[in-house]
Amino acid sequence: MIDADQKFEEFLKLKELKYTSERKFVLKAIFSFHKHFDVEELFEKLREQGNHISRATIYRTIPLLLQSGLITEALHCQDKTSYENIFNKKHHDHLVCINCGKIIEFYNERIEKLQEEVCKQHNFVPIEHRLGIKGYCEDCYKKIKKETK
Amino acid sequence: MIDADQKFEEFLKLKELKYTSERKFVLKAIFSFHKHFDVEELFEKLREQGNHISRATIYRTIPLLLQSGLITEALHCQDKTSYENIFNKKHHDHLVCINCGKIIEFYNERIEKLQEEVCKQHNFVPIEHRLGIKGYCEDCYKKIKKETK
DNA sequence: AATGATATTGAGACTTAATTGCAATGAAAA
DNA sequence: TTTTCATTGCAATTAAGTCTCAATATCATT
Ligand SMILES: [Mn+2]
Ligand SMILES: [Mn+2]
Ligand SMILES: [Zn+2]
Ligand SMILES: [Zn+2]
Repeated sequence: MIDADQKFEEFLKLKELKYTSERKFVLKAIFSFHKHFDVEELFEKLREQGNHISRATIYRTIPLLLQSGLITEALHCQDKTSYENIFNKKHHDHLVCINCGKIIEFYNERIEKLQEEVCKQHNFVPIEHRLGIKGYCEDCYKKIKKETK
Repeated sequence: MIDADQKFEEFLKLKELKYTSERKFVLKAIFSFHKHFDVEELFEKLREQGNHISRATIYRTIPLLLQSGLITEALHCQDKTSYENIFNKKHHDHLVCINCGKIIEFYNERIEKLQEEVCKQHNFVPIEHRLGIKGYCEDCYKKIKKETK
């Protein structure tokens, strides 16, 4: 929490936008998640915290948080778009279990370097990337193997 | 075209589903695209080819084509979901220009191997993955550099 | 502290991708 | 052919996300 606030405020100042209490509350709510979240979950969290912020405001705040680098879009699971707080977090990619929904985060330096190489080969200037691997987590794979026996 | 038809027919037979003329036309239309396409484009292509297939049928056919491995979901660009014909095509990942929308396909054996390694380390059984790198293509980067001078 | 320019808000209407119910139709096994 | 059941088109429906607009809040300036 500490200075994500500050980072957001500076970002808004640069853009000549105002740091309203609604935006503060949205940021606070985001930092109380310890996993990916979607707009609906954020809306409910805000209500739990006693702040009734309209969906419209949430939808309008999200692009600002994305631009300021405080959150990132996570893998489109099913229908809804979900997000992830990345303030002061190291970049990582995801393994997603298609059976139970579990998400395992990983970081592989060599994959990252190879991506840079690929970009250079194509004279492409990367801004961001996303690597998502879907499959079965250990537990789910065991279960499924048993069932099909 | 040649035996994607056959593959689809076999898939449908296995599932005890029928190979209707509508499904044939949808498959044919998909094979006349040489790039990613979305449902609306598919609908229009079908009309061009003289086949009026309802959107509902298209939406119902797509999951079957996905399951049978004939197409795959491409990166969510903006709002609409788009798809890509992958019959008899080698797996590849994408560089997407956030300025002009150009898509560059690439394949990097070492990245693929490293992904497998990551999965093993987590006892994760991969089914599919997607790696998308967003950034600026050569042309767009040049343009933007000029403008900001 | 008061002013004023302008950004922001909430509510609900609106847009649009995707899904669904249903009666009519079609495929294909028997 | 007959019979069974999957499939189709249409229109109604759902739901994520956007937009409009009048009322309000922020903040630089006085
Ligand atoms: Mn990565
Ligand atoms: Mn790959
Ligand atoms: Zn699992
Ligand atoms: Zn470009």
